Amino acid sequence: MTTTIAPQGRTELRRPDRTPVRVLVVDDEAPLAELLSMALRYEGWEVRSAGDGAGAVRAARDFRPDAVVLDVMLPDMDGLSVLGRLRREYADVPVLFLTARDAVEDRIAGLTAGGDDYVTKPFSLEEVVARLRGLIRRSGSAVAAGRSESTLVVGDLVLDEDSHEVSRGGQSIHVTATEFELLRFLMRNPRRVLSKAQILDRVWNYDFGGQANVVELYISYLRKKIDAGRTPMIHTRRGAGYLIKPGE
Amino acid sequence: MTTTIAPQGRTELRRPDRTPVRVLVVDDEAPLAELLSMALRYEGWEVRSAGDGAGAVRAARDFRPDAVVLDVMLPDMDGLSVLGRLRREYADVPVLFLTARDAVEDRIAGLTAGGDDYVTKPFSLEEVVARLRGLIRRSGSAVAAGRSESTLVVGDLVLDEDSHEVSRGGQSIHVTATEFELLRFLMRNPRRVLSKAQILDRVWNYDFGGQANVVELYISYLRKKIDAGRTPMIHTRRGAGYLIKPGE
DNA sequence: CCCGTGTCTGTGAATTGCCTGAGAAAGCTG
DNA sequence: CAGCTTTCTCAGGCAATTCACAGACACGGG
Repeated sequence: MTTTIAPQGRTELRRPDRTPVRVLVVDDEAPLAELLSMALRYEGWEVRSAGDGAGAVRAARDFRPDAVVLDVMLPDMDGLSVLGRLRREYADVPVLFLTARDAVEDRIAGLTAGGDDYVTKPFSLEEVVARLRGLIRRSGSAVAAGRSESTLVVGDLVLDEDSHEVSRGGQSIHVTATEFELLRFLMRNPRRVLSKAQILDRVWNYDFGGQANVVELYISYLRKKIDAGRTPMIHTRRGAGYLIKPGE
Repeated sequence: MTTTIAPQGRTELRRPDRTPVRVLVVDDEAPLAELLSMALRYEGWEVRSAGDGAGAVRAARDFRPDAVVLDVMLPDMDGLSVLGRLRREYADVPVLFLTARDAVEDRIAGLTAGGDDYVTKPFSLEEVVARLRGLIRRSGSAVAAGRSESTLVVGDLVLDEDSHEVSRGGQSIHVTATEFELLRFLMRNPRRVLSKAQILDRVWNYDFGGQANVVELYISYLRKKIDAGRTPMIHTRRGAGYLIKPGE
């Protein structure tokens, strides 16, 4: 039997005429840096990566990134020193920190005051991409991180990536964090079948080791909230995956 | 092992003016690599193959493929290391992973996140070709893998490979996963007789051991769905096979 | 016009894939 | 720390799908 899984797609095209957004990834865990780079390239961004603080500073110098993804735990110097050096010569670049969940929240909190942001490890790729997009959009250094709006619209369904608000037909709907990310991923790929594996890859944390049927479960949750009563927008393609599209 | 065989024409002449799409196949099971290579050449692509990771990296260097088909289980290094090396010197090449069905959960996690894709063994050739086509189309490195749209059209029959939707004369038609693949194969070869053996080879998994009359059965299913009432588009050539063409 | 081979299709059984309720565990909030 | 929310596992149940089988049918050569 053939498992049919949909090809993967991106929502928007890739600003073919503009110089691409440049992102520097700084993390000493190679596989993680690799994973991030792949995901960010897929967003149409140009990516360079460095494995330590010294390398980061060097790379920043000639790469001149529009944003930096920075692990706060690095072998040679800690993230804060790296940040200091980056800022010294390159004041405005927005930074997305990667930090362990239990790590000193306060220090990070202070840092993000400047308009930077952070995500805790383990993260989901959707999360990182979304935050980065927000940072770049707000920094304005590169005019667009692929889209100018922070709102996704499919039919009468609206999702605001900034406020995390969802509404259908004007009526506000409460969704949990996971539901939100799943819905965002679906809405960024409207009318495109997304396989359970793809969804798992993007929406769940990279170290998630659970059952693939969480996806089914959350689809079920979303349907109860989004499609309840109304014309269904979330559709199952048996043997292939799920897709969202406006009701007729 | 590195085999090079000249690209081979077929169906419509693919991009006669352009340099052909180049695909690198990496698999240590020789018969499988052979099967794949043949199928891909048949698509009009230029194929090279390698049997291990080292060979893959070497081949990539001078062959500069537009896409790579990569078995995640290789004798010398695992697929991830190969991927790493390929990416290091050749960042944007899209990769289609081949993986055992049950290995999906752990090893593949994260791989498809970057826009790559995968199929599980045993696969159908139709599946592999379709995925590869999608990857190449989206990567944009080679502008066209034969077509720019994700939609196949024959007469008033339309099949969308992204949404997995089929419609005739504007009326939407539900098809199952197998029906979808069969129809896709027919529509990709309009007005051309396809033998039952060919269909079995392309649409069913390569290890399918069943009765050859499943093809007849599924043709029958498709006819009920797409030809019902209307001018028939699926025709039988007794003793030869089937073909699809627009009604008069 | 008849027969044989090749094709079509109804029936039904086994399998697979999906949905969802119940509840355990972990996280948050006040 | 108690109570509420959220995430996730597990397992039962249902429905769609796949496929084998076998008899009916149709085409075309003689």
